[in-house]
Amino acid sequence: MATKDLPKKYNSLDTEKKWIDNWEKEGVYKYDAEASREKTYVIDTPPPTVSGSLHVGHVFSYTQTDIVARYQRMKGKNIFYPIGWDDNGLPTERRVQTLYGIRCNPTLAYDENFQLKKAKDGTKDQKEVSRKNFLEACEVQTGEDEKKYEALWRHLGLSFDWEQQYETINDHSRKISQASFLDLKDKGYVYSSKSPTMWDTTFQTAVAQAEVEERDKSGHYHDITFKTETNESFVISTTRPELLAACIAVVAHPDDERYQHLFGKHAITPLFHAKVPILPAEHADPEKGTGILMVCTFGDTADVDFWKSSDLPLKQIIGRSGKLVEITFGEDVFNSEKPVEANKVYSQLVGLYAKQAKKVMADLLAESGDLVGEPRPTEQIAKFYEKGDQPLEFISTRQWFIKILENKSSLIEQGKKIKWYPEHMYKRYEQWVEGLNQDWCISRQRFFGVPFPVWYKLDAEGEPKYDEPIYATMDMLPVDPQMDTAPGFDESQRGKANGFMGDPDVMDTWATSSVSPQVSSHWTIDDKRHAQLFPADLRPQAHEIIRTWAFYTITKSWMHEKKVPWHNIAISGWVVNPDRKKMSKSKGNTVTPEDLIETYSSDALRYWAGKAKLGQDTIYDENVFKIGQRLGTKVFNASKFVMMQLEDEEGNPCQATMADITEPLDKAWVTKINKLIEDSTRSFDKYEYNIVLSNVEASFWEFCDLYVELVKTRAYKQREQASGKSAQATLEWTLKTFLKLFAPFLPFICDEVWSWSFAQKEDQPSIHKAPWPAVETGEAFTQSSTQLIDLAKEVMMVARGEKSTQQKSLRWPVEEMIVEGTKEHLDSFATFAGDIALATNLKNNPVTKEISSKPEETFFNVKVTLSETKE
RNA sequence: GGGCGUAUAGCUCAGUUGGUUAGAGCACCUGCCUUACAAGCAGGGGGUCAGAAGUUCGAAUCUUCUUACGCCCACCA
Repeated sequence: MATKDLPKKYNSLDTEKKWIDNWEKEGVYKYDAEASREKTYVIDTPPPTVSGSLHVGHVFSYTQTDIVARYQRMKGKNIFYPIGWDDNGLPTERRVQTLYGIRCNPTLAYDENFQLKKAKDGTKDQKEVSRKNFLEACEVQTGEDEKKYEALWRHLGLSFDWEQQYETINDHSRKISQASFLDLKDKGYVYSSKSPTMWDTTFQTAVAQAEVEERDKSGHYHDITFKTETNESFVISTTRPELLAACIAVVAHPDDERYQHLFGKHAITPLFHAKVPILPAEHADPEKGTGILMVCTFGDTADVDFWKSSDLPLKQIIGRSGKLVEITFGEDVFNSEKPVEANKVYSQLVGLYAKQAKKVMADLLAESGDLVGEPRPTEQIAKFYEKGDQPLEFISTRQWFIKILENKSSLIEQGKKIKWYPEHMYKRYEQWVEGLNQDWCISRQRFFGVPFPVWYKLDAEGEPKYDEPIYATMDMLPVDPQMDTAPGFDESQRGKANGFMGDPDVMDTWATSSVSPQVSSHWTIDDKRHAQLFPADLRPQAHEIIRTWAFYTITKSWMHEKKVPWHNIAISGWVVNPDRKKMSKSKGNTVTPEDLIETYSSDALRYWAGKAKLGQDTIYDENVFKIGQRLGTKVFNASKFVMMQLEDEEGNPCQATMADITEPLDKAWVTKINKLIEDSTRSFDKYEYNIVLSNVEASFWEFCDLYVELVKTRAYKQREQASGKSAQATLEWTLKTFLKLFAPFLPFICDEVWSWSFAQKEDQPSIHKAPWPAVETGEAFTQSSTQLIDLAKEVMMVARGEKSTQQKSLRWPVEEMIVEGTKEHLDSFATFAGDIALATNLKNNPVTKEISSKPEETFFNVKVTLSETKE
């Protein structure tokens, strides 16, 4: 394309649209299944959670990965860069519940005529629908969201191979997840057990240690008088008086002098009159409260641990919904000296939520005189499910677990085999694994997830025989035990005595996410593909999910194949507010990524992401978008200008080649850019793309403001001579090199400029498939000293400075130029004196003065005198 | 309480293995229409490198301590 046909102004939106379509049409980012493993670069892309919208934080980290992918592609690698959508799991369920005003009731039958309608905002009414209807609604909603996500990713220029797209809930992902479960079962890493588990009462599901967070919570100490069977009394402090009915023991520290006389005796709980043992226990802290406390099933993990190591009964009074369940004192484990009274008291508590029961209990204790003084406020820390707003309870339920505690040291070893960027992020992994104290609970009592490929036989009473699970076989996957019949049974036997039932639970989302490399590699389905794609080269992810996603993925890869899932892991930082706290979604959503792209361009957003160091948090600052936007415009304008130098009056392209570069200044410039190429490649290989961008950016502005200014006249006016051809060849090569160096960061403007002439010349329609720039190895460029450039810069600065000081335009003529320096300096100067004369508009030949060398001083000195008139 | 990170110009950030006078962009000031670009160009002011001590001929950089902030973890009656 001749420069006269180029648009006057750069329009980023039009350009983006054009290239998004072109890339798709040309299949630029397609993965080649036939390439060898060595030639392939595999990225284990994080599937973003489908929860309505993406924010600037996503743009930030996904772009950083794309920059690496584009670099590797230009290095000649066959890129495997898939994208998945994490639509499986609780976030989707919650969204569907509020958006459509429906709730899943698995006991209902499927309603074929059910019409899905958006609910009015703020409505609390939720219609109950069958499991199948609910799951269909989830799929409709995630399908909508995924379309929006895809549009943004395409607009941002992420170079995914869209043919590799997947959802974590689709049949393929279910199949791999279930295969993973069965493989771990075969290898002995999976077990199910009924034991106290952290339980969220709102979502009514078990949760894993990794999904738990601690929050401050205000509570009250209640001092309650206990009596012993021999009528001695003592006072315990508790923040959970509502659990009094679940009290199984009273404990104090074994060395606590104050309570020695009580050990071995029994206490009688107030109001419920239950006889419980008084025992020594290490976890009782003499400094806290009164030093003696009640153990309930279950107030906290200390209670759980104590209960597990004792033979004491389980008194479960908190139900799955967080309400106090019906129990009868005098029956089963609920012993009482005065059952009638106890039941009378309990009848005022039953059916209440724990929080309500706490108040009622306090009142009852006050009434009976067992409460000492008023409850005292205290700040405590409570465990919460990260997505929940009620504290977790410990409830004894049957769950599936993966054995991680006994494998901690192996898992730490696996972590060490992976290269972490930045390196210190490994510490977080190590510390997390070392601190683990529970096996991984992978079952959830939810619906929109991957079901366990398991059924249970029912006995003559219709009770499930959990110790005799019926597992699906690999060839049956994926299965839904709620819909598919257990092997060896007939569907009519479902739920009947001596029949079967499907395992009602689904897997934790992470149980699927943790096989993301295997989902992509088609593990257990396509051995050839798996061998080509596993282990992956790179896992990009954020640091807060090292304990979940990274850890679980490493765990599963080790359990399945004794391999690491990837060789490198790159941890991105967060986008933070000026107060250095993580940018909240609500704030991020006030300006959507689409708005920002329209205002500043995709390349500008990518520039912002590319300037940030891996692992380092970045303050959200729209100024950086502006700078990126200006860089894009500059690339456009400068490229247009350089192209002009490479054409004759009719717009025919010049034919200068590298062999035409003969002028010393031009050779020095090529040498300088050679060094930039070298440095950039080295930094990129260490995932330090931000350094590359900074260096390339700085060099590019120097190219525009110094080198181009120096040689433009020569290139244009002496186009038929060797000196002109030398400048033209250098300009062309430099521009091409800059475009390639910028291409991973600014893919749109770079491909646009590339298409003007390089695409034809190089026979490569997209710069993103063009080879990464190589150092020019000709002797002319390796022997040249870049000092020439520094000297030229010095002279230009003096001339420009003088004009600026005298408030004259840069075209103002220079009457006289005196250059002082050593012989070496002057010889160097002579090689580009002609360019200087043209660039500074010098009227007379420069006057040179040789001075003898004094090694410890600088003696290159330039003086200019401006003309009196503009002529 | 334990671990990790960060602290450099008013703001956002570079600063490689210690090495001249610590850099860039934005903002600010003074000018300038120059074969593309005023979304540009030229010039300028602005820093006790969080603080203290140490190692060294030499420290923003290495060591120790302190302070502030952020993140992760820890049984939280």
